[in-house]
Amino acid sequence: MTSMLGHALLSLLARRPGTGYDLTQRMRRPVGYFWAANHSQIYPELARLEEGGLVRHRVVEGAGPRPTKRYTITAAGRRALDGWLRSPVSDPPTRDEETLRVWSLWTLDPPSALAYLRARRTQHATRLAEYEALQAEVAAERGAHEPTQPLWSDHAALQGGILGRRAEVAWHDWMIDRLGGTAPPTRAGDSVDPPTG
Amino acid sequence: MTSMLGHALLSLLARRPGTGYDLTQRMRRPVGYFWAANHSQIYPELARLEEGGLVRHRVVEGAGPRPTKRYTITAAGRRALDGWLRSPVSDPPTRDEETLRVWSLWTLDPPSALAYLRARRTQHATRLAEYEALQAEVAAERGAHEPTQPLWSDHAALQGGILGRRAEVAWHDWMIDRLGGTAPPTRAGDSVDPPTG
DNA sequence: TTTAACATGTAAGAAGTTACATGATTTG
DNA sequence: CAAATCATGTAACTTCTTACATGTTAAA
Repeated sequence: MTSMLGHALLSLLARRPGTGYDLTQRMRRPVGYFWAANHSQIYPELARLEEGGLVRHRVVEGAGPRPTKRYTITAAGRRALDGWLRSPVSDPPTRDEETLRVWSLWTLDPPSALAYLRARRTQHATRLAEYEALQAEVAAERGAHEPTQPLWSDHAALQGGILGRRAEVAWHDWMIDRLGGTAPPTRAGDSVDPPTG
Repeated sequence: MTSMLGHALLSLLARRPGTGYDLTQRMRRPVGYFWAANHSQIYPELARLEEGGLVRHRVVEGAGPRPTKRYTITAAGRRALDGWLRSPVSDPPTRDEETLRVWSLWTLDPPSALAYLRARRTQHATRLAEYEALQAEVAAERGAHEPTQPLWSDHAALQGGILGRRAEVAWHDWMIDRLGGTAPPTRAGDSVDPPTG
């Protein structure tokens, strides 16, 4: 009954309480790396969660100009989160624009296809470098190796991002290679800029 | 102006014409691996594409019971597809349920988390084996190595699926390992396993 | 004094899901 | 005779995006 966004918000609140504004920021980064949402979606969803008794709010005098609502997860909210994690994952209702484009790439002349792939490759390598920098910080902290600490999940999610982006870079290199291009100027993990200098 | 689904349909029709029903089947497999859509979405979208002059239909006597519409891509449709492929990719409006769950996994007791990860690992390995079997077929065909043939794109898209699933399996193994679990039983086709023994 | 950060909402529309609705031909 | 395949649509609803709307406090 609870939407995916609802679960994301419950997960956020299980870590610590926060205002709608605060949750919006936390949805941008780090959650936005794997589940994006705008404030215009978040405020109504919080109201729905509260209607269902999964969260609760208290009005506090915060930094803002008007009465600010500080949301907390309830016991029922924790149960809902737990039930969701124990429910089977519906195998992937995938929507991957990148693969769709590759699947259409035969219609382009090879030099254009090559230019496209090189540009994408750079974007993936850049994001990979970002994840790796974050991971270095997280791995150094206490709690990153304790499975019941939030930081363990940060660490694990980041690792997924890293392995995923490495796979993207390797895939693009594979395609570039088969289109007869020369190797791109950078290596996986480097912070990447186009050679245009 | 054209939606992502519209582009998927144009891409499908650039390969060969087809009825709405036929396009629905082709959207299930192979396109459904990276862009899912139902017939209830496809029929109205075809009408919109036709309104925009990107596709055209002729009524034909087919196998079905009623007048069947056979859609063809127009020159304008090919230009739209081309323009889309040349336009920048808006970096990822990601929505990845799997990572969201991992990011919440710290709330579960470790044995439950382990059970969850092992189940998911198996699903990824199964899908990987499926892709690898398809890839073996595709790679053997003429055209798979010719960049302007549709089969080149089939081959490339499948390679992305394979590398992506291998990354998923490796990620899950990484997490299972860090939760102190033993390695799951491996099967032929997994192709990702750490050296056995 | 202007901009950024804090703070919360609504509205219109696009995109996607699930269910409803119909009906002929072929295969088991 | 039943089920699968072929074949095309609509309706209701959820989810998500983009834009509109308002207003304070602190820093540059």
